[in-house]
Amino acid sequence: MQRDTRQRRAIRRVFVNAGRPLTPDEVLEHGQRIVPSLGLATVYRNVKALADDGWLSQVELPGGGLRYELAERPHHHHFLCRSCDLAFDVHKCPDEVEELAPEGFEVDGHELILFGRCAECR
Amino acid sequence: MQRDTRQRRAIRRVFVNAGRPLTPDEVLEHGQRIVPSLGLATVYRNVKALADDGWLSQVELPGGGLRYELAERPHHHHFLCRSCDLAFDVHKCPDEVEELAPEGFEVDGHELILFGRCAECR
DNA sequence: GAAGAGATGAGAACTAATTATCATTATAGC
DNA sequence: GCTATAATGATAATTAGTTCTCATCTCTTC
Repeated sequence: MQRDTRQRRAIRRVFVNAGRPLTPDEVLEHGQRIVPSLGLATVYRNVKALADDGWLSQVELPGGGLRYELAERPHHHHFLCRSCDLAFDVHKCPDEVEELAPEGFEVDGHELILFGRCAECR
Repeated sequence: MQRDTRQRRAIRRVFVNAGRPLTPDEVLEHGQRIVPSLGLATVYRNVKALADDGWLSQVELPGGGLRYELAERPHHHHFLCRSCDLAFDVHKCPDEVEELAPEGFEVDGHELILFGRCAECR
């Protein structure tokens, strides 16, 4: 059976508090403030398990490396800061984007990414 | 000075003919139909040089690995086929997307990616 | 509180993408 | 055509991200 470890609780808390997509490295860094011994392999294992459980979902943004965010959230998009490289949520969405595809193409999803500098970095 | 080699001409021709973003592997594959001896290192070198010259631009889509496309083209977006993994151009753009950013964020660009199955794969 | 089994942590191993090395080839200018 | 040298191609090396290994630890159950 699956155990409820300090590490896994810490990782879940990190995502709930962050409210934005996190890379495994960011999860490690924030998680170590709760469980200092936390290791990177444990982050990868748990993040993968939580994604398999449907509690997290993968976010692929430019710049390489997967990020993860809480699943089961309302449709939204992302902002990627060119300065600090953090990803943020954008809660608005232009409607009818999926109509833009070329003739004959079948669209089943979309991702909109805004680039710029976040409030902190300006 | 910079030389005009068969390989470089072939690589340029591949991009002009493709009309969509290509990975280095795709460039290699298509380029070898023109210059069979073409090697992967040469593709990387030339693609990088052409991007430095401003003739190509980088496209980062989910799925890892950079793609390149002709620069100096009108604003457009991309469609990524989940089946064959090829990227295609989308020539329409929803206006005013950059207004969607959270308060205090400075937007200087955006990318819209549609996912689904291309005409060929359906 | 003991025992069994899943989870952890440190580092090694792996992977895919990209870049460097270097002997050989081919282009540009004479 | 000849020469100097930039470019090529095969392969090795590097890199960043991720996964594996295994001895040890710690939940859970009894």
